[in-house]
Amino acid sequence: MPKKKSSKSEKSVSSSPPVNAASNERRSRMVLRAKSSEKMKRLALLSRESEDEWRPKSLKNVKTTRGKKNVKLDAKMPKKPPTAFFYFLEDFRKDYQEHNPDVKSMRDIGKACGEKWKTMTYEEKVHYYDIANEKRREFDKAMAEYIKRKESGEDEDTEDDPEFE
DNA sequence: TTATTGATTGTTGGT
DNA sequence: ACCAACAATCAATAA
Repeated sequence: MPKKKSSKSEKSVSSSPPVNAASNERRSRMVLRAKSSEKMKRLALLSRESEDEWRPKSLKNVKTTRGKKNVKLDAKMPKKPPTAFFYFLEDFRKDYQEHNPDVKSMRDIGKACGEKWKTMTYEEKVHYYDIANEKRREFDKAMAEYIKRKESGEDEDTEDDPEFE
């Protein structure tokens, strides 16, 4: 529980965060790790079936896949996990709505959030980064299982379509 | 009524 | 090395 960072640690967050050697090293470690093993696995996967990865980006409209639950083929396909910023947004949004109940759209919140995000120190961000990293691992695991299942036989449960109004 | 857009940064795959 | 596109969310708007 690091506290009181009188000097420095104010900015210098993006390029070189000289907050603490330990923190800095930790960050480098996890980043490296992600680029070392995790990425490698992903690459191996890509070699085989990159197209079968997450939803095709060329799906003309990305939102179409989101709003509608069509495309039952990839219904179980794990989507990209939210980044640290998104997790921060989740928390920030609550607080923001309390202070600004008048604001309703996420756009305004996103602006305010982004601004604050840049002001946040690495230590505060590392918390969200950690969550994002863990989430990514889960995503990776889900992806492996998804592929395995797909290669296995891809069972299709006849799901009813309760789309009645 | 339904789908899409708009705004934020991070992550990641592709070229 | 750099680029592009997608990840959530909700209100508002277009068709």
